[in-house]
Amino acid sequence: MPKVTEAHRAERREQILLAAARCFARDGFHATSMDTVIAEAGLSAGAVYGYYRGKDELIEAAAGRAVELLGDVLPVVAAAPSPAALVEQLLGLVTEVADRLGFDPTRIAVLAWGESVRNPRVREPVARAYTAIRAHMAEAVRHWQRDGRMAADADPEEVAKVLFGLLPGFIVQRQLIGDVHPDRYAAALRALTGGAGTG
Amino acid sequence: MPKVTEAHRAERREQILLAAARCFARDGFHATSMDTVIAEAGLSAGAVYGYYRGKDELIEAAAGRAVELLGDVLPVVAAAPSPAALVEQLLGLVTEVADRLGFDPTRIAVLAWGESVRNPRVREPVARAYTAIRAHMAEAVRHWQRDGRMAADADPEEVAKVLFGLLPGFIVQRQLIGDVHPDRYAAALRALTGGAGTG
DNA sequence: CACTAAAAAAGGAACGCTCGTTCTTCAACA
DNA sequence: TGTTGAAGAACGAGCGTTCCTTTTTTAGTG
Repeated sequence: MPKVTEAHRAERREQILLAAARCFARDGFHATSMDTVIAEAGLSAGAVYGYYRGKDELIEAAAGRAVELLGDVLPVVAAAPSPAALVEQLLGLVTEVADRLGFDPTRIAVLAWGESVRNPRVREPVARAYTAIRAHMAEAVRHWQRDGRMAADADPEEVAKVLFGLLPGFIVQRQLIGDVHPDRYAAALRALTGGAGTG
Repeated sequence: MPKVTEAHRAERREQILLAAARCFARDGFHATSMDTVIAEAGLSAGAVYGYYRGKDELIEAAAGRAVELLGDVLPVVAAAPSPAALVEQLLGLVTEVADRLGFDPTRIAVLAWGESVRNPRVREPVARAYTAIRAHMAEAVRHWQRDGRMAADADPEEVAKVLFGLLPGFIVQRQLIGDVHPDRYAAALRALTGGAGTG
């Protein structure tokens, strides 16, 4: 049986997914044709369809990939000494991964939000990932409350929503206007939260 | 000349635009066909194309409409007594207009962000509207600084970016997860900004 | 070690379908 | 009766997908 190794298969899937992600980040989900993805991957139609069922599956995979990068920062989030420090590290990571990946995951995230309006297969994994992040942020808030750095009567879950919301707020302005910077953003947040934050 | 009145023409354009907006908010830009929009408007293809050049123009018009609603709140923004009060009023307005309009403009806003990735004709007006809002927020920040309610060394433009960013942050969570509420969000922000904010 | 055969993967042309758009025809009103 | 808005069938392009062919790889055999 000339079966190709499983590692090779995974590699091919990755190659196709990254090619698709680059195309999506450049042109959007619906303006990129399968021909474009196929050409970007350097393969043929038959090959691509041997690894993915179709365009929808590719969109879902790309959206999932763009979002699961946030999983890397869960430990950072839980251990942040202050809201501004948390946000600063989060935004810093989000802005730097673009080079490491060859495509900008925040672009795909914005596309995924739009796609989520009508496609549950995109929305659900994204919502799950975001909810997980928020849970870790709520944990951080509880730490701050125990340390007396935040009002004890505040609802940690709700504060976490606001903290998490700073991320899409940053991304939208970065993609649409482009005049935001992680450090400045965090500094402004520090001014807003009282300025006495550590780190 | 049975020329129809100019008011009638404007009314027809509005009828078509609202129909398109409803369809877009329901299914997204690309999953709605012109047939759907035409049926929703209760007109014929020829009629619709007599008022709009094509689907792209309809998308741009819907995106512009969804965004220009923010123009109504410019006075509110400039006069807000505190960050939390500003955000509370902003989010309150954004969540209530859905009923008044027959479609949810925040859904179209999310779609417009995604479309902005590749289409400057959508991005530019949205970016302009958002920049205008931010400018008014910066003005509010300067007021707070003059009143001694905010650190004088903070950059008002940067603080305005964070304040504005709370809006897309709220919208994304509302659309994808759905467990956010304007009042609770503002309350959490109050906890984050020190809790001593007025109203 | 060489050759053969089988099996899987990659190639790529072609299909069918949907969608946006146009254009000719019809109706209404002054 | 002429002019204009509306109707709706028809067209053409572009897309995702499939399917048949070609190439490559591997296992078995003399």
